[in-house]
Amino acid sequence: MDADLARTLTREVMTTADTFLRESARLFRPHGITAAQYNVISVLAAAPEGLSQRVLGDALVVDRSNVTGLINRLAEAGYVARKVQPEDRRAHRVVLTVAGRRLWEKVCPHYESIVLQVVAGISKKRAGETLAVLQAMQAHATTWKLAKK
Amino acid sequence: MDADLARTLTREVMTTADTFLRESARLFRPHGITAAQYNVISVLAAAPEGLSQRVLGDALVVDRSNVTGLINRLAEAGYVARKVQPEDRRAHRVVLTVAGRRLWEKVCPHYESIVLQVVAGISKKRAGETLAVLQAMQAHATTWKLAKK
DNA sequence: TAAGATTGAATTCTCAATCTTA
DNA sequence: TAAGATTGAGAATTCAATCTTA
Repeated sequence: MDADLARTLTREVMTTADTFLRESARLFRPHGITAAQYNVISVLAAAPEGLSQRVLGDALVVDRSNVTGLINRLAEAGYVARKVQPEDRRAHRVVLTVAGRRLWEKVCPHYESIVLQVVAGISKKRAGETLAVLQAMQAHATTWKLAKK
Repeated sequence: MDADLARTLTREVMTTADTFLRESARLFRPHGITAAQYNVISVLAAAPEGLSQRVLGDALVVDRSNVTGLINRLAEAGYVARKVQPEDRRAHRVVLTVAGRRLWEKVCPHYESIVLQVVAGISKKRAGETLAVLQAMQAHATTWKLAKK
């Protein structure tokens, strides 16, 4: 692939993610949460027994130190809670509160709906091919090396 | 397309962009700049006559208020400068300084190299198809509507 | 009135250093 | 020593409000 197409492809991946995030904020704002916060709630909704902040951070692809503040604000809003683990008192288990689950049940269908609208008209085959391309890019992104020069 | 595939596709676009941004920071850090700052420098490098902050903001897909701080830090580092426009004294023209261009000439080849490494093994045809999918997603992302409920 | 830019407050994010527990 | 979590500083981001010039 030539350098021009390569640049265009990587840039387009980033602007697409940016555009989607920016627009999805329109959905979340009326509910008083940000996209990052919805992300946390949505991951926790699939883990009724709760998750450690370490695991949560990995699932979200954010820095470990970042999870602390995110959870702080969500806990302050009453959507999540930290439970102490008797078996390992270093690790906090983060769980969704009743209010958090209620919020998720309200927002999730709307989110699903706009996700479907965004991919409208893209065939299953095309989607699969695109997925493969994206996964290849991710694999390469973590292993690039600087030229010796 | 089913909802599962739709969710996976949108999520993968976002994690790919995130991974790429995160890894590219490894390249920029030794030079004392961030990915956002390199982005500005790279856009300015292609516009020798300079750009208004408005146009710059649009090219970068960032908020207008954001450009101010970004330019402030780059100006403080000596890589860009604001020129007053006699014909419209509201608009500042932002130009790359000599030091800014020198930095760009040093970093750009490395950046090009890792972009090529990231897309290694992806055929021209696949890249084109992926581009089309991403552009469709962007077009739809700005026009979604909430269901009437 | 409108457009370009700026400011201030709040959130998010990364990094490095630190604290507590294992 | 190592692992989970936290803290503080700096950078980036968004929004709403403001300032200046057109």
